[in-house]
Amino acid sequence: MTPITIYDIAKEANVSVSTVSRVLNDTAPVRASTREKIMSIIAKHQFQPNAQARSLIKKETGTIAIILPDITNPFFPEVFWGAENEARGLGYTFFLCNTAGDYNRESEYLSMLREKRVDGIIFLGGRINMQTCPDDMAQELIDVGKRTPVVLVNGNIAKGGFHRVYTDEGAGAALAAEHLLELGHKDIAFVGGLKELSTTMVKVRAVQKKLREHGLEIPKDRLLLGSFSIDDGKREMAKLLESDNPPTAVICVNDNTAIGAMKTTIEHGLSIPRDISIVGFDDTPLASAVIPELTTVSQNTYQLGKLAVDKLHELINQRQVKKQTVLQPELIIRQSTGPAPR
Amino acid sequence: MTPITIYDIAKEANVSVSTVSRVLNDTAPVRASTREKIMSIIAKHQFQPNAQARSLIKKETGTIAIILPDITNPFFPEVFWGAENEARGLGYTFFLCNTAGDYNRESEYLSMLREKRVDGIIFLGGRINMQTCPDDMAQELIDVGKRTPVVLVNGNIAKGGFHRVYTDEGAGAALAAEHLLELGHKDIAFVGGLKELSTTMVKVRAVQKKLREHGLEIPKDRLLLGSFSIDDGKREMAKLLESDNPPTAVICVNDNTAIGAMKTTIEHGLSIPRDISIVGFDDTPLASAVIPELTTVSQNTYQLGKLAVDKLHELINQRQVKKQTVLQPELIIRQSTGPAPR
DNA sequence: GTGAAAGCGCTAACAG
DNA sequence: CTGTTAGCGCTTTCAC
Repeated sequence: MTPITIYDIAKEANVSVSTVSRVLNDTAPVRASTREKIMSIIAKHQFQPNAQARSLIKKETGTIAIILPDITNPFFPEVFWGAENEARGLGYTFFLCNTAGDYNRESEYLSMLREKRVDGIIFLGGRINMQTCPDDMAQELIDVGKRTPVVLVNGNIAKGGFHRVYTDEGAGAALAAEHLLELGHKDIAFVGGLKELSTTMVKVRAVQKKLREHGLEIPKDRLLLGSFSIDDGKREMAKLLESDNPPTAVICVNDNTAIGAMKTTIEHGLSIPRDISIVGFDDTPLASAVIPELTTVSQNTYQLGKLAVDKLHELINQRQVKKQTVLQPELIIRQSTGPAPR
Repeated sequence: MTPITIYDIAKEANVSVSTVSRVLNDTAPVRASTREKIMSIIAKHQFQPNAQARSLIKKETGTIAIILPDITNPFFPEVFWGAENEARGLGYTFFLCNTAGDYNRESEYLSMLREKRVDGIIFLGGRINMQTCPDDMAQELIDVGKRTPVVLVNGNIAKGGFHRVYTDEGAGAALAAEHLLELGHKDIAFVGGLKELSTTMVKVRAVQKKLREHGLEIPKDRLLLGSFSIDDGKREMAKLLESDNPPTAVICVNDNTAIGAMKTTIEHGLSIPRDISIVGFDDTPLASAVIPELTTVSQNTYQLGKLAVDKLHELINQRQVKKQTVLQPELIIRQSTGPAPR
């Protein structure tokens, strides 16, 4: 119960604190017998050195943080898992900061993390995904970046000069569009995603571009942005199906919305992919769990987290690192896409 | 870049460090003009006090940890979300420790967290879910508990005297069994879950008990334990369907396995619930996303996390708290269950 | 209202 | 090999 310190150990072993410190950190030779005596006393009291005190001197805390918008969206746990697994091996402990898409919360966390002197920060979603990030929010992150290593995942701050690892989401969306085009689809819709976020618009633009190459486009009434949830997928898809002008294929901003869209489609008595083809994004575990299995763009989510930590680690240790690491997505063709009807 | 301290601020403001400390913590009256001068200097340098140094004195870090087995299983992010949301309001930052079901990793984390002097620990899964937890593992956690407040969620250590919040999983399983019984099912199977874990066996026993009350039972060949993944659900269900003796209803250890089981069932050309009824556990977001929608037992997952933090907070502040908080589960009847065939 | 000084628990020279 | 002695950056008496 009583907080026991290195001094208590030293006294009981009849040595100085520095000797105890030496055995604790193996930082200088200590006579074997002394070492053993000290170790046994440490074990007896279950003594564990106070990391706070050590950090104060060493100017490192062995702690990194990940800021992300929604741990409840299966994409993020997967990233986290890749990051944490790697970080643990490197000796870090992870702060997880869930911002729920609230920019104030991001700011609060940024501030807390500075006070706690984390060794580095991995940032996903939120402001680094905004189409146009307000200057003050951008500046805030840039200021943090001056004092603490930061790695952005799947996002960016214009002119921020940040280190980043990201998936080429545009390329992924183009892959999806191409696949649909090859299947003969001409009436293609896009569903889901906040229109303020670049992760949405990058995909939309890439699809538009690909379609235009074929003399096609997504008309306004087939561009149904919303959010990233299953429910939103249901909602937008319902609008689409009840419109004058339903598509034969839809590209969804992520797997969640795709699954919602599938559900609504089937509930409307349509068959996937016979009547409508649907493609998702992220290849979360759900994609292969639903019926029909979802054709989707794989982001290699685990790697995203792992590589972010690797980069952060190099940064923390002041080593040279490439500013950017780009991951190429891959189209996973499953059962939810097929030839255009008729 | 240069680490700026309270001393730098004091010097620039021509005051002593104690005065700066006072305005930082609002811990004693400071003349308005002095305060303003100090504040402006703080703002100018974007100074943020070093939490490590403060913790050293105050003996609290404003940090709590959650240890859990698999952030990738949708149940846990939900718990985390409830916990984090509550904790943030109370001024804590969260360490997330993913153990991947590895008991060594639990031990490592337990040790790190002690060194980092977290204010409290929330523990899920792993050893607190073992049918019989080896003495050394139990003792390790008990020792941690002597120095750091610990709350166990949905698990226990026999004779550990821990504070706990948990769902009455047995009652939930009984609800599921009862529902199937009322629908006229007599051939009921149980799918998924590690047999070493109490979270599995509590459910199995509750179902057995309920069935016996009706002169029924789950025979050995309809008790297919495995793990908690979608894939395991598929695997076990396949065995069941290909056996001599397929059931008319199956209770799954969680939603993941239920979804896997549904998939396999449908792929075998059977109809749910006409040929087979399936019930899950946890009511994760998936449950209402699949077709047919899954009948499942809701655990009120968010509350589990929230209440754990509340209890931990009380403990940290040395207040009286009930040792146990039990949440009653609820059966959510959707589309995957129906009358027994014939 | 404000300052001086003594630590919090540990590491890191610097002497022996 | 081992002990002494400064701090790390902050809070907190205790005086004034």
